[in-house]
Amino acid sequence: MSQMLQIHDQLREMILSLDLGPGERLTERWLESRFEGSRTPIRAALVRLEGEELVRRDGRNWIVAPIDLGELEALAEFRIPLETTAVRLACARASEADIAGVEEMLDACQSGAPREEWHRVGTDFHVEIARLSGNPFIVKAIAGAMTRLSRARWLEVWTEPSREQAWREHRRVLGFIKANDPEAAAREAADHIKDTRDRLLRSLNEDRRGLRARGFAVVGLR
Amino acid sequence: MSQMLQIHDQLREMILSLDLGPGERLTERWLESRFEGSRTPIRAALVRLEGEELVRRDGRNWIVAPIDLGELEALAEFRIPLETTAVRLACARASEADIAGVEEMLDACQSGAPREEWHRVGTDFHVEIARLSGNPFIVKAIAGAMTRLSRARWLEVWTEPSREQAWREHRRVLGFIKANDPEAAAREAADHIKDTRDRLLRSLNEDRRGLRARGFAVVGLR
DNA sequence: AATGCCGATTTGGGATACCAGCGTTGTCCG
DNA sequence: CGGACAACGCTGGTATCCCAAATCGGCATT
Repeated sequence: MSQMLQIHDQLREMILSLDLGPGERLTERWLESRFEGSRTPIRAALVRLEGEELVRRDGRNWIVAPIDLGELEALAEFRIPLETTAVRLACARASEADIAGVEEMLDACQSGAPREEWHRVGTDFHVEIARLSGNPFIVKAIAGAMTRLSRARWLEVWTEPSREQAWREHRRVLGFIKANDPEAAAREAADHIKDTRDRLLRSLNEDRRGLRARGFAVVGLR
Repeated sequence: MSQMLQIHDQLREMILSLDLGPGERLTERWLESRFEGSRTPIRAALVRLEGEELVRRDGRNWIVAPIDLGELEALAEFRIPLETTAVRLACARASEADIAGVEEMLDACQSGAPREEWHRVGTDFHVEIARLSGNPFIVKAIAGAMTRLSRARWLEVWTEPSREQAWREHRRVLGFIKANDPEAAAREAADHIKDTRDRLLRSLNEDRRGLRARGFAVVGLR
């Protein structure tokens, strides 16, 4: 694989895992030494990441995209029509095998699993459901939305019960798809998105202090 | 403005206006002489355009993204839930002034207007409506979808009546938003997207021969 | 005539050199 | 002691250079 893609993936991972703080400045020269490559592939990776809105320009400088908690509502508003459409289409189009694949993914994540695993599955579930719709535009839009949500979800204080509830909601959505009940699946998906949004906002609000302490600019959270 | 952005915009324009044929190969060296800049900013522009899917890699080479007419259905499927949501939100949120702005845009495009004008307004209308929703994610998604549609719309053989019908449908959508009737607006928007899709597909099918003659790979059109 | 092999040429990927602009810092003068 | 200004250093932007690999053509062989 080209060096540029390696750098892109590694940098992306560092950003999404909060190894690099939101808003942190990135100099091409620092990245140069960090990844032991020259500026050419690094700049390409940065331009690419800028397209994914994980990196941004601040004047002439590069910074890690800040987390704007104010967009959480808009994000849910965006996801609801798309994901309800996705599950309806999934009912019509997904094969038993496709559905079983998603089911396995959920099964593989048991209560003892590490935090990273829950985080990943919680994201991937939605993308995989979108994939069942067979519509590549829906898939890409959902994947982008989940990427945007990803870092905020790390900030959430996860309690065992809330994790369990999310897991149950995922199960229910998938169950209705399996039972070929598109309207119930759509209702369940919409409710799940709203529930998740509310849980996230509540948690972040309660933990503002903690966030600030960890150096995150809590912008736009009402 | 930086040279890279200039090159990006110019190249983008050349692609969207079909100055550069879909599938055509782009060599960095040709672009270098064409835009009288060095490869560095050109490569940045290409990476950027790759993110917008207007340019693509074919092995190690760069090519102008081919037009995949097979994605027209998926595109409509994607737009319907988003645009119906957009008009519903627009009813709730758009100010009189916002709506008047869109109305002016439609008014400015009279029957004598040049082809380019109709094309642009036909695209921008949907983006502006999305903007009335106040949801930036919806705006970006619709803008991306309309970009993807843009080149196929140049290939369409426009008849006066079909242009008139599209114009009337736009009017109707806007009228229902103005009358604050979200459900009627949503219905109208969905119908309009379907109508447009059908008109486009019918025209392209009838004109396959003409397309091939003009050198376009008519991939995936059933 | 078809085919396959080899080399010249061209391509993109990466590294590096150079430049212009901005900030910062440090100094000098009031 | 403070403020203004100048010099320096760091930044990203651009140009250029080198390299490996892929491509294309011509030639030899079958």
